[in-house]
Amino acid sequence: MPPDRQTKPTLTERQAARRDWIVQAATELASEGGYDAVQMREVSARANVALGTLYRYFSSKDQLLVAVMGHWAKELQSQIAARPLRGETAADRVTEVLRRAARALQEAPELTASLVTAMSSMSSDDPPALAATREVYITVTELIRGALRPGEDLGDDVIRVLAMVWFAALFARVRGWEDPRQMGDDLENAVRLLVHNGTR
Amino acid sequence: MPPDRQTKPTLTERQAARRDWIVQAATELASEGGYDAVQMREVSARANVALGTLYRYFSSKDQLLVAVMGHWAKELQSQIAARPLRGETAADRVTEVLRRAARALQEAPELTASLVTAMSSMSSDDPPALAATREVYITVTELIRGALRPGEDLGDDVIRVLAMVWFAALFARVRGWEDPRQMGDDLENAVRLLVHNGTR
DNA sequence: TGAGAAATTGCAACACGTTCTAAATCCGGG
DNA sequence: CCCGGATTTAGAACGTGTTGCAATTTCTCA
Repeated sequence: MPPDRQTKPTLTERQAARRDWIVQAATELASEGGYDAVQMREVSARANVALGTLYRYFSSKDQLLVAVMGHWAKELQSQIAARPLRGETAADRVTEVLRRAARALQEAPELTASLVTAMSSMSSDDPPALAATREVYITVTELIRGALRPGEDLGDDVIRVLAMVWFAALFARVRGWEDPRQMGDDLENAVRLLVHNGTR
Repeated sequence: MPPDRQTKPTLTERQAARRDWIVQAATELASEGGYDAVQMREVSARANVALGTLYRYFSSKDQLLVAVMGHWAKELQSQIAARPLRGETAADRVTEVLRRAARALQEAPELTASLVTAMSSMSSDDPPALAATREVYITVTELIRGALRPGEDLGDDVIRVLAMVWFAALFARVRGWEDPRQMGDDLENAVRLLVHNGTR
């Protein structure tokens, strides 16, 4: 039985440590060489863990990378929330928040690309996969909402479209379809078109 | 040397035939069982072609599926252009065109999913891959432009955002992140927000 | 038509994600 | 402290994309 939620709410200390080593190793490999460099044998070696153990903790390479993404999303969110947004209009502030996120991702391009790839190629029919994508969607949504001041309020439909554009732009960026600048431009573009300067 | 453009503008008749068999076989397998069912050994067997030959014509599985997509995109485009759009406003007609495309894709869900998967996981650094993505982008763009009447004209920025939303919605749909209905709703939503009823 | 080049074939081999197995080790309850 | 079950380990093995290679067939063209 996997040492997961439910069955054993408390992981042994050594188990928690092992899990950390694994996620750490995967993060390093992804940062260094991208998705292809995250090889399960290599992860297990670097984490001082047997291959079988690795698969006990994470049922696939993509699940592993999604766990990495989980860590990362939280960090990104708090990092962005750390400094106040300085835009005057809602549009300015939403643009700003998306730009900051984009910049943070661009500082670890290989890692970002790995996570997007994992997210995109994860088997569509297993529940953890769906949960992970929803979590990312929620994070983006919260990021956008966090850019608004009390009283300003974008419709859910607008936020949804912004999140979709965000995804498409990020995807095109990491797949090499567009250059980094284009990503920023596309986001700004979308905000300009969707967030008529003074909220709505 | 690969029997490609430039080197030999005219493929032997037998070569053209072989290429067709291959694309045909891949299309069938993709339609039947999705991306995973398109196995190179199986494609080569069904096309009566050696594995090596298959790789001479298409340098990877994804390239092969992208070729399939090329065929398909053209067919889709002409199929949509076949019947006139009946909407009154520009927004109505753009929505209509996107809906038709979505419906056509939903009629061959496995094939669609295969092609999207191939497109998404294609190695980012080889030129044919980039060309293929651009072609798809152009097709979507033309589809949208085709929905407009003379005098109506959407800005390039609006069309670009619509194309991005289209991609995100399609992707979410085929990856099982959202159900088919959501895809239609998202597209309609975006059009409503971006194409203020009477053009601009 | 015949010779050399190119294409095709059949098959072995490799890489990496994933699964499986038997032995060694760890952990919590008596 | 010791036992029995769970966990971990090392490593073999499998599937599928991809590559390599020698033998054969097809094509080109003089």
